[in-house]
Parts: sequence; C-alpha cells; structure tokens
Amino acid sequence: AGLHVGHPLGYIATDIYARFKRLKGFNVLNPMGYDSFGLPAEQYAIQTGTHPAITTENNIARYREQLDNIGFSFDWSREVRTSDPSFYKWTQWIFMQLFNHYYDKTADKAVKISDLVERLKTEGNANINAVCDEDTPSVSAAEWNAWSEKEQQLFLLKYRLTFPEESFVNWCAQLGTVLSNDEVKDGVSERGGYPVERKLMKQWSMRITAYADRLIEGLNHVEWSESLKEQQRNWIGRSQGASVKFPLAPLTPKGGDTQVPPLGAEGAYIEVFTTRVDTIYGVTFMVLAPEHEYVKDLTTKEQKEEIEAYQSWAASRSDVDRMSEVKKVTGAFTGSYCVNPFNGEKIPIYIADYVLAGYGTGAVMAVPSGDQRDWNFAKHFNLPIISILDGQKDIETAADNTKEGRYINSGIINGMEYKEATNTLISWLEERGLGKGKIQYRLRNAVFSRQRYWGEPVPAYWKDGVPYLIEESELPLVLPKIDKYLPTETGEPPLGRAENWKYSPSQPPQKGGEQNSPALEGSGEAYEYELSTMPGWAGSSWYFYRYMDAHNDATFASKEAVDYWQQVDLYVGGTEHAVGHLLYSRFWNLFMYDLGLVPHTEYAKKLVNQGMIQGRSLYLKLNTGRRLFVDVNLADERDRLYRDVFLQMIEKDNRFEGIKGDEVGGDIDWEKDENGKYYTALTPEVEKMSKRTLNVVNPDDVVAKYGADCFRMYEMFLGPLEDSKPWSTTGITGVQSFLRKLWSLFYDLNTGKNLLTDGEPTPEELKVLHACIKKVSTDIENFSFNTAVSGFMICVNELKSMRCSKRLILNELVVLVAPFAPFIAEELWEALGHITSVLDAQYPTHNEEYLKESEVLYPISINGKKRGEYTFAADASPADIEKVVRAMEVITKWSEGKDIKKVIVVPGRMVNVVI
RNA sequence: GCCCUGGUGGUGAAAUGGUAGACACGCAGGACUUAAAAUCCUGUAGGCAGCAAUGCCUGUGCGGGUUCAAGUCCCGCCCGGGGUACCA
Repeated sequence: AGLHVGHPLGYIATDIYARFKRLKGFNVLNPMGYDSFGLPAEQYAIQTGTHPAITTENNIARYREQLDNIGFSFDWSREVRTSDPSFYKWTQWIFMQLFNHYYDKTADKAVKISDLVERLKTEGNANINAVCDEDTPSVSAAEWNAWSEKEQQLFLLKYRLTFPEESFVNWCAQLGTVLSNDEVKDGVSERGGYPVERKLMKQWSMRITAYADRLIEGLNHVEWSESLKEQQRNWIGRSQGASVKFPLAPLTPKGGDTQVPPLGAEGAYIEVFTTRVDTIYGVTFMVLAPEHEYVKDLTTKEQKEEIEAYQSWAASRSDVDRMSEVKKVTGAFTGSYCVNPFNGEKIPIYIADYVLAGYGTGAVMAVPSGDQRDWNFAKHFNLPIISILDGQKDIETAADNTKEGRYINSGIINGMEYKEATNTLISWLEERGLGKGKIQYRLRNAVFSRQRYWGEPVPAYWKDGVPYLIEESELPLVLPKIDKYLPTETGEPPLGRAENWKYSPSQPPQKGGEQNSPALEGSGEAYEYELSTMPGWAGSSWYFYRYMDAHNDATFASKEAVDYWQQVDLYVGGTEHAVGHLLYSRFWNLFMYDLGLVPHTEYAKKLVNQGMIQGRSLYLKLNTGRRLFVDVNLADERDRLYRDVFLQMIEKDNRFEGIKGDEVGGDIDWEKDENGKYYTALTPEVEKMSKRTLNVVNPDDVVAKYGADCFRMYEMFLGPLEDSKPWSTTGITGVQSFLRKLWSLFYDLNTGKNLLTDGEPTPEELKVLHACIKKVSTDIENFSFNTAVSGFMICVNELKSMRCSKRLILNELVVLVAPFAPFIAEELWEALGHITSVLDAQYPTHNEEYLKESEVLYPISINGKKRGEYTFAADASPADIEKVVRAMEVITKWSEGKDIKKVIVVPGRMVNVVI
C-alpha cells in the first residue's frame, strides 16, 4: 500500500543532518535501500501466484515515487536490495565464513576451523579452549585421526559458528513455516490464526552466545540511548554465580516406576545455578520447575496425587497468568529430600511454577532469609528461615538480600565478608567436584533457518548426513524457480519443489539470473541442497557495508571503501529492533572484525530511536455492540459520518453486509444536524497506522496540499524526534505561514515585486541572523529539529518586522533553511542571483561578536585591582545597576584574598560569584 | 515484580541549576472588506489588588531534602508509555 506519514520521519531527520553536514563541507554518504526478503511478499505469492520478486519490484517502485516526492538527497547510485542476487551473494559469503570459523576463547576471537583441524590432528581437543556444544566429548589426536570423514565433520559441527542442530520450533503447517514466539498468539499463528505445534526440526543455528561478553562490553563504546543498551544487556542476561550439586538423599520409598539410573543411586544429585552461593548455609528447601525431568521419580507415593495435580494446573497457566499473579504462593512437596553438600542438612524438595524449566538448570536452592520469593514460599509452607549475615534486618517480617556484614550460622565462612566467602565456597566446591564458578547467560543461539521460499538460499548441500559448503567461486546460489510457494506434500520447505535442486561438484551452478542447477545428465554425483532459506535478519546484518561499495563484484566492499567510510556515524531507527536486528548485526560485525574485514568492533557509532507517528482511527459503534473501523477520510472534521457517505461506503465494503443502515431505527443511531442531514458520531482512537484500522495518511496527499518543504518541516516541528505522537495537521498552518513569510522577504506577496536590497546589515539585523545560525546549528547537532524550526520562525518574524530584505542577510538565511526546505531554498537561492545550486553553498558560522547583549561595560574592581568586566543588559535600569554596584562592594570586601573568576548577576536574584 | 522512559497552559511543546510556558496551534478582540476567505495587529498559566500603567501572590504529578537559586540534582511515593524473564 505504500508508505504512510510515519515512515519518512526518520528519513527526514537524517536527510536534514546529511544536507547540513554536506553544506559544512563533509563528504556525506546518505544511502537508501530495501530489506526486500520476507514473509509478506511470500504470502502474497502463495495467494496470487505472483512471483515475490515481481511484488517486491512493484512495491519498491511505489516507495521510490513517494520518497522522491519528499525531496530526499539519497545517493541512489548506491541503492541495495537484500533480495538481489548481487547483494545476497555476499550474505551467503558471510554465512560461509561463519561456517568456516569457530570461537577460540583463549584468542577471544573467531579462528579458522582449519586451524582447529590441525590442532586436533596433533593434540586432540584437551587444550582447546573454545565455545562449543555442551555435550562435546574429549578426543585425543589418535582418536581424531582414526575417525572417518563423516565422524570428523560431525564433530566439527560442535565448534562451527553456524551449524545445523535439532531444535524445537513453532511449526505452522498451514503457513508452511516456523514462527517466532512473537508470531504465535494463544497457540495459533498471529497471521491467519492457524494452529501451531511444537516440532523437532533440523535448523541452522548461529553461535551468537560466543560473542555474549563482547556484545555487552561493546555497548560501552557507542552513543546509543541508555534504555536501548539496557534492553540489550538484559536480553543477553549475563549473571555471574556458581553451579552447585546437591546430592539426593536416599529415596524412601520410590514413587514412580520408571528408571532414571542416577536417581537414588550413589552420586545422584540435583544441580542448581545461583548468583548468591554465599547464602548456601541459609538454604532450607529446594524448588524444581514443575516440568523438571526428575520430578516424576522424586515424587513419593503419598505425594503423587498432589504433585500431579499441581503439574497439570501449572501446565494450564499461560505466561500472562503467571505474571499477573506474582504474589500468590503456590507449590507442592515431592516427599523427597536432598542434602546440602556443605553441612549435610536434609533439604525438602518442592516444585513451584515460579521456577522456570528453561533457565539455568530448572532448579533453585531456596534461601528464604535472602530472597523475597523464597521467603514468601517458606512462610506459606511453614519452612524454617535461617539468618546467615549479622548485617541482616529482621527476617521475621521480610527477606533481606544484603551482602553487607559477616556471615553467621555458616560453617566454613563464619566471620567472613561477601567476597572472601564466595571465593572460599567456590574453591571448596571445585576441589570436591561438587560445583564451580559459572557465568550464566540468558541469550540463546539464534535459529537461522526458515522453511520459506523468499529468502537467501543457504549455500550448502548434504552428503551422507553432513553439510558441506559449495565453492565461494560458485556464489551466488540463486533461488530456483518453483511452481507453488508452499511446502511440499511431504512437509519439506518450498525449495523441495524445485526441479534438479541438487549440487554437482563436477557441474557447478551457473551464475547470474534465476535458474535451477544444471540438469544432471549422465555421470557425476549429485547432492541435495539445503532446502531452508535464511531468516529476514541475514541481509540486514551487514547491509551498511554494501552502501560503501555497492557494485563491487569481487568482495562485499573493497578494503579502500571500508577504510574510507569506516563505520556508520549516524543510524536512525525504531526501538522495535532493539533485541533483534541491532543485536544480530552487532554480532556479525564483531565476527567480520575478527576476520579483519572491517575496522571497528561497533558498526554504528551513534544511534537515535525515532518515535512512532500514530494514526487517529475512527470506530463506528453499532447497536449490536460491534465496533467497525471506518476510513478516516470518509468522516468530516467533527468525526461525523453522514448517511449518504455511509450508503456509498457499504456498497463497496463487505464488512457491512447485513447491516441495516439505510433507515432510522436500524443498526445505527442516526442524528440530524443543523441542516437536517442524518449523521452518526464516530469514536476516535489513537493507534499504530495500519491498513486494518483504516487510519493511514499518505505523505503524497500532505505534499500535494502543502508542499514537500512544509511537510518536512512540519514533521520535525511536531515534537522531539524520539517521541511517539499521533499525526494531526492542526498545526501545519504555522509552518505554512512561516514559509510564506520567508518568501515574502524576497517578494511582495501581492504584486510579486522583488524586494531584495543591497544595503549593509545593521547590528540588529546581524544579531538576529547570527542568533539563528547559532541556534539552528547546535540544534541540528543535538538532533533537536523541532526547536531548530522554532529558531527559523523567530528569525524570520524579526527580519520581517525590521523589513529587512538585504541580500547579505538573506544569502546566509537561505543556506540555513536549505536542509529543511530544499525546494524553496533552491528557488530563493536563484532569486538571490546565484547560478549554482544551494547544495554547493557553504554553511555559515556564527560570530559571537554580533550576539553581545549590551553596550554598557562596567569595570569591576576587586581588591583594588581591575579583575575583569561586568556586562549589563542594554535595558538595565540605573536602579538595577546601582544595586549591582552596591553588591559588588560587598563582594569586594568579602572576597579579599580569594580568586574571583566570574560574577553572575540575575535581576531580582542573588549575585553569584564563581571562585 | 524487575529494567528503561516520561508526567509543564485548552493543544503540540520550550527551558547549560539562574526571570517557567520560547515557538506554534487554538481561542478572544481589533484592522482591511459590502460581506466572507486570506492577510495583518493585539491579548491569552491561575489568583488577588488597581480606572490604568502596573504591583503582589501561587503555580512544572505528590511529599520531603540539597542549594543564594530546583521543571532540572538527591530520597520516598503516585500515575502513564515501552520492554521483559517470577532468571535463582
């Protein structure tokens, strides 16, 4: 449907900034491109059979028209499209690099997998300190060398930065794709409302967790909003603590009849993760998640009924339920016990849904004296609460999570303070193999497969159950043609429909243009390509580098180009990308940095989150209680819908089928206006602009009515860029009349006569101009565009009241306005007699001399010596001056021997002396 | 619950710790006009006093505090928006 007025907000801001910097003499790269893979075009293809590439092409043409209408200074020669093979060639290339590297913790960077292979050959993996799968076994050089090719390759997958693995996904059979948690609402897909099931699938995964620490650390070096950085930190969720094994007390009697060997046997244990191992002597019970795998075997006969009832109740509760009932304590006793390894205390084991199966080990050691949730639980189930710190408050009324004080009732750490105690306990655990210091992250590896058509093909094929990459020289691996954009009958992704979608080492795929792989005539081996495609975030994770060298066919961007442009100085986008795109792209950037491909650990120096422009939608409330959105353009300015308009509308709109609106007394209450015409009052609501709510405002319409300059300035004038605000044109006349006033400095609006004069500017005129230069420049640098617009208004109003049409003044003013209102600036620039474009002008700098407030300077004598000058406002009254002079006498007396740097006097206030 | 944000006129909003409400909308009054539109001018936080110029008082969600001086900084609350994971 095209862009709405909310979309250009950020583009206008960056365009103003780009033009401003260009006028200041910088070489500015202000690009635009399209992240053009994705589900909408694919859904449309499924419905209509139109190839997504065609839909994409049409939409881009539409966007381009709208963008051109607003006067952006984008460098279109650098335009990128993520769905273009010449672009995704490099997305695939980066994927291959990820496959060919692993994360070496000692070097703290990505290292070639071939280096790993060399080491495995000679020393096995005993000394390899790398990020890898949890279940990676140790292997000696001899074992490695004895392995088959397949065994070796499967082993290497445990290290590669991208690798296939079996994982649970939200599978929606009707959409034929995997959905994110976000796309699933109440067990059905958000789009279409189809059922969603948990299904185990082989998915490509990205080992982003390898970069968790560096992703956190890097946040300290970028100018991003605190809230955004905080969101990323929380998403990565680093917590430092320890894992502790609690041996199980002998089971008496055993409840379940399944056999999980470790349970009840010698050495069986429950492992927990804790950030407060120092409180371990305060542990009085253990809580497992209801879904914990041990629960069944831990439950005694007597408790079986209660536990099972609790488990099924917990399973029925949604996350929303769990969160809204934070204060209600629930749980059940399993009947079993474990043992505190430090003091041998017998600890009862409970289950409760405040412990989540998906985080840590799904088990918590409960310390009611130090944790409020544990405390509530202990009170509810009448469990003991032991104080373990002498600094702790009264633990009979509430828990106290302090770390202050010395430990009591705490065995080997009695008398110690926090740090020493923690270290002592961890060493104790590590010596006995009962636990260790551990850092836990919330961040999970990122699933990198989509069972869709409209995405980048993964440049890999399968041979004997092992994935191999195609040759780099064979890139791009172009999407094949398929007959329908749906999964195959056997449940394979859409690419499974492509004919001859196979890799043949002897006959590599042809390059350029959409095609299937060559027909595999006669001889030669052929292997199945990977059938899933890459997710939407693949192309968007590195595209900013492509702008630097958009047409390079030899590399993603030449070294010269990357060295020249370095990094993104200013990145404007919405907060919705906080933990998706903005995290993945930082991850890829760090990886590319490790490979020496890019010069910075962070690719975006400054990031600004623009707010959302919301729409005002209108509801029609029917007498039946139904609420229907009505196109905002059909209502009048008082939000009234007239009956004649309504009757026309319902003919075209099938949502109104069966609704009686053509007579009084039908489903709608009609009222008569002053002229006797029937209308009904609509109810307004503010929300996101969307097709569904029929509240979309097209920038083309605003531009047609007020002009692009006015539209640009008004969007800026609405308020701070970061704020969300509803769209409304009520104030646009203010900007419109500003532009008219600006014009009227050059031409008489009635006669069209040129008013320009050649006189020398007066000090007053210079002051007005230079105040404007100063204000507007600093406002742009601070991204305060709304106040910059105010600055223009003040300036023009003052020049107008001075009747100043002097070329020397207006010349500068036009350049100042040019970033905001490029069209009118160009015309006025020409009116001033310039033959070049205003784009080639130089941005003026202000001169403080012209901004001085006063004419009267009073020397101030301190300790008998002249120490400086004091400036009075020009309109200061003699009485005020006298007051100050008297004050200065007092100061002089008081300041003997002190070094006075500055004296500030505010009328009606105290005198401020800076020493 | 936790994290991040924000709370200022009728409205959108301004204010490096220094005369709160710039600028704009809206509204009211006036000028021009046969009239209207357009345009221009004046006024516009609240209260009290005054014929008036003007003067005084109160005001930035609530309660405290720091400071010569607080919308701004600190502490404790209340409410809105965004995020989230009851994360041990």
